[in-house]
Amino acid sequence: MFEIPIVIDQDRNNPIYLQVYEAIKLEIQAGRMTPGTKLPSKRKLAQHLQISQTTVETAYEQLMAEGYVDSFPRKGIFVKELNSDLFSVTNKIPFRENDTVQPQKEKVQYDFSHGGIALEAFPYSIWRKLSVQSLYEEESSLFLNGERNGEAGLREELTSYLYQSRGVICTPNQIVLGAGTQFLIGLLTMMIGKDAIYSMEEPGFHRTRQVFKDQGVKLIPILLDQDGMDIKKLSESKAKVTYVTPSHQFPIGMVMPIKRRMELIHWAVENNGFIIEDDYDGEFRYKGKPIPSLQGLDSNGKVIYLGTFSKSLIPSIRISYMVLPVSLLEVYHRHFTIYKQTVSRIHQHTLWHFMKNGHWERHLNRMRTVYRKKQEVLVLMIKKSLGKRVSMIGEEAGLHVLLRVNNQMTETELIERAAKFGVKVYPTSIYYEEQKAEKETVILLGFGGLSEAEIQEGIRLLAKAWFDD
Amino acid sequence: MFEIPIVIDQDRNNPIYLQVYEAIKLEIQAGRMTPGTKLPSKRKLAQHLQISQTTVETAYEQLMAEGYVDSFPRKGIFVKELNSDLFSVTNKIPFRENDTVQPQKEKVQYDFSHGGIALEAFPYSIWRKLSVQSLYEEESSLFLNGERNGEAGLREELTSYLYQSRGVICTPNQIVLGAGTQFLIGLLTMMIGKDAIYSMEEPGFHRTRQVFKDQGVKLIPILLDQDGMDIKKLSESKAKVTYVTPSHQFPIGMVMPIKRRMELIHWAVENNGFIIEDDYDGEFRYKGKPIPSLQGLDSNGKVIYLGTFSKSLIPSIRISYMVLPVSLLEVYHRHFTIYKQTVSRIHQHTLWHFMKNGHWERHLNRMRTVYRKKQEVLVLMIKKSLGKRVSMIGEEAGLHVLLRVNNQMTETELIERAAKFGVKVYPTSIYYEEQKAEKETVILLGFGGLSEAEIQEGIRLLAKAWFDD
DNA sequence: GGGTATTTGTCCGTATGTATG
DNA sequence: TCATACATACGGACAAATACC
Repeated sequence: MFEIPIVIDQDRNNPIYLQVYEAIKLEIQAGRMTPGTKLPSKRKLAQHLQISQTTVETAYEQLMAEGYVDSFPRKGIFVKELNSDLFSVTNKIPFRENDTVQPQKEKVQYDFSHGGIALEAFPYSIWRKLSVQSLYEEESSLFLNGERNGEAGLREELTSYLYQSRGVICTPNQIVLGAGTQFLIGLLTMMIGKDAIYSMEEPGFHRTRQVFKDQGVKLIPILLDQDGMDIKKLSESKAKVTYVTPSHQFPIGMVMPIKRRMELIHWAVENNGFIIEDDYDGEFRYKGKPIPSLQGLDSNGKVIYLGTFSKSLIPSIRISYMVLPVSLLEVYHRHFTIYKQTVSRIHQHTLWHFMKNGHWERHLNRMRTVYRKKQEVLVLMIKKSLGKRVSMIGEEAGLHVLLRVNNQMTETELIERAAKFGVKVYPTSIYYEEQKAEKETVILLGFGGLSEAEIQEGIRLLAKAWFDD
Repeated sequence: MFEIPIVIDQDRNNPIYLQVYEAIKLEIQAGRMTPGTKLPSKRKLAQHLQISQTTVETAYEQLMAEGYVDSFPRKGIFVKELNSDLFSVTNKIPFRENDTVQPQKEKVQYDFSHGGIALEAFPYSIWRKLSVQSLYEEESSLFLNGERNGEAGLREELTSYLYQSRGVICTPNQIVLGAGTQFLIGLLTMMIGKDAIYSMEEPGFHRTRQVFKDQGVKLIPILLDQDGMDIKKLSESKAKVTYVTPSHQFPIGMVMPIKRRMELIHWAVENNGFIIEDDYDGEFRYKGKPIPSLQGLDSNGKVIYLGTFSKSLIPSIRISYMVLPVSLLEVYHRHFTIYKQTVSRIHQHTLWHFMKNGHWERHLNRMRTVYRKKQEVLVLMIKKSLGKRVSMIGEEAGLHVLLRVNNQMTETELIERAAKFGVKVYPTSIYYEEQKAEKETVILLGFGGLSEAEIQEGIRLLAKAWFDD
């Protein structure tokens, strides 16, 4: 009668009812229990296995819910026609990865990546708590699709934060959330149109440049002068749209002065164009007076503001946002409502509570202090260890600085020599669309992901790598 | 000495240390405690407020971390130079929503939306548990950016699932995760190129059609015959790429027979084209033999398989995926590495564990049963209440059926009449690119989000709305 | 001017209530 | 019901700076 080979394993992590369920399921799948076969009654099986009736019942219920068996009251439980959706019951993973082997990486001890952020300061426990809370709250509704531009509550919090801290003036309605700046830029090119001529800073963030190109739009590089984008060259380019990073130019690091900002806005008004202001790390500034965002300076609806939580909170939850001017907002609501929100609703909810309870403000303040300290250490160590042999660029804000190295080495040489000492530093040449003739040897050092001690040791090693012979 | 007006409120949900912190922060921000002012010592303040030293200590630590005060061991704690990053201390939300008022919606009691899914069957507690676990595990690493095509573990699980359940043959390497099918299609057009001619089923999913158009590609509608896409028309169109839903055509609901599938693949080989197979609800089939996915039939690398967890698990975590043929994989790895992963890493991790522990298989089986039952009820009720006055289309699979209504009413009339009875049903005409001359009155009924009782009542009301006069 | 008591921030161990399994 | 983990809160020990005599 009970020929089902069920062996109960009294392991805490493997509930008994699941063991029974699995055993029977396997029998059915393997064809050893054919359709129509009567299962042992709950009582009998329970007695046989020396477990509770209810346990067997739960197992049978599971099998029923999944369509393996059918219950006929006062008759018994019978195996159903095999669920034809499952082809084979061969065990797992038919194909193994046969990738080309990853090239052996050099051992990196100190990675001065500009993408690194200070994870040690992330309020794990609070975030966890709020996450769990979000999973509980509004169980049913939270798992449905939400508003396509993002959760209303989060957008409200964001509005007031952007106003107070970044000088961005908008209503919650103007905010559109998205899974990453790249995605949002994609949306933007659709909204503005792909026939328009686009332009961006030269040098500028290479990934952004690629995104524009992949969208199939014409993109003109506009050279920078010491204050940022050259307005004259911009005007000559006939571009309608331009992409800038005024708070902390990437990669140079300069902060666009107010005068240039006004000129840029003037350009947009004159040419009926758009300015895409990417404020990728505008939260972190160390010197000088606060400079309002371009968006806040502009009263003509010509600026699209882009922001992200990837740098200031954590990258892996993937929350970015843009603030649309009213003219584009109309286009968005008329033609782009088909696009579903790409950010997890649960994360949005968590972030909303995080902001609402003041954790965000606290976290930002803390991060400012953390980065300010790291930056102080970095600048101090560079002065001490490298001294006059290098010059620093863009140390007023952000999470990276540039080093112009005066030792006749090429960029590649500098990077490779550093790598030999376990220090990873980054080139700046890749940020140029058009290769410059005179190759300045400028190296990028991000410090967000390193501890103060690591920064000190890293710079010490750099001095060895570059100047000790 | 302690002129800080701190009033401790013994409320459980408002920790004392935060109250102290907030009070002092306010004093500093308001300028009532000028830089250099010495804060009361922990002991004194603790005694004064009748709380513990450590509580004051935690508050002070908070203030320190955020840069409001500086501590000098054994001397005291002093207010720092005001953080110039904060513009104003004006209280919150500068602008209020002034949206146009939402039009008053009719009261919908029974919504036969095709987007609805059975949330009552979602294993909330397991998902919550695994989520929390994911938040704990690998704390540091999980918050960084992950692999750009998705977490390796999840892709492996997905590979074996796709093989066993959908007949898709691939390696984990071929899988690319993304926040929604729309985003993935965007990526695809970039990879295939925007100069190629695209085509899709007519009728077909209107959102997908819009995505293609927004990407700026030429899109030709290919009319369906009773077996699906008309291959002759496809050949004539000179298209290079075609988008189909062979498992359960949207919206018609037919399952593409094996013969047509072979013909379609043949077309792709002959024309060196690509087939985009959107398997949006392929998990749910109720009748007939299992038909392997197009991807599994094709040994020439011409099929791109699209899948999603939005229908089968929950929409709000936003996890979709595509399986790239090897030729596109190369393009992806060469040119599209700049695109960061758009799906939350934490959710990926959670889903990975969900699948690894067998929850996914169990959940899917359960969902099949749930939907099969709902579908049975729906079909039964339609036959009983509406009888011969309607005919059903596409009831073999998926989460919706079509109703051809023979009572001379137009589509709009049918929808409006239903709405008066609190029943929301959906048009099918919007899925046609080119409006047909003879307007068939075909109505779409999704049943995923309704309970069996709601389905019964909904159909009963539909009969009243459409045929009782 | 030198010794001592006091005050101070820091560090550590521990208790309580709550959530979760 | 018991065990665990966590945030919050408490009390005391320690060492150095300061105040007082």
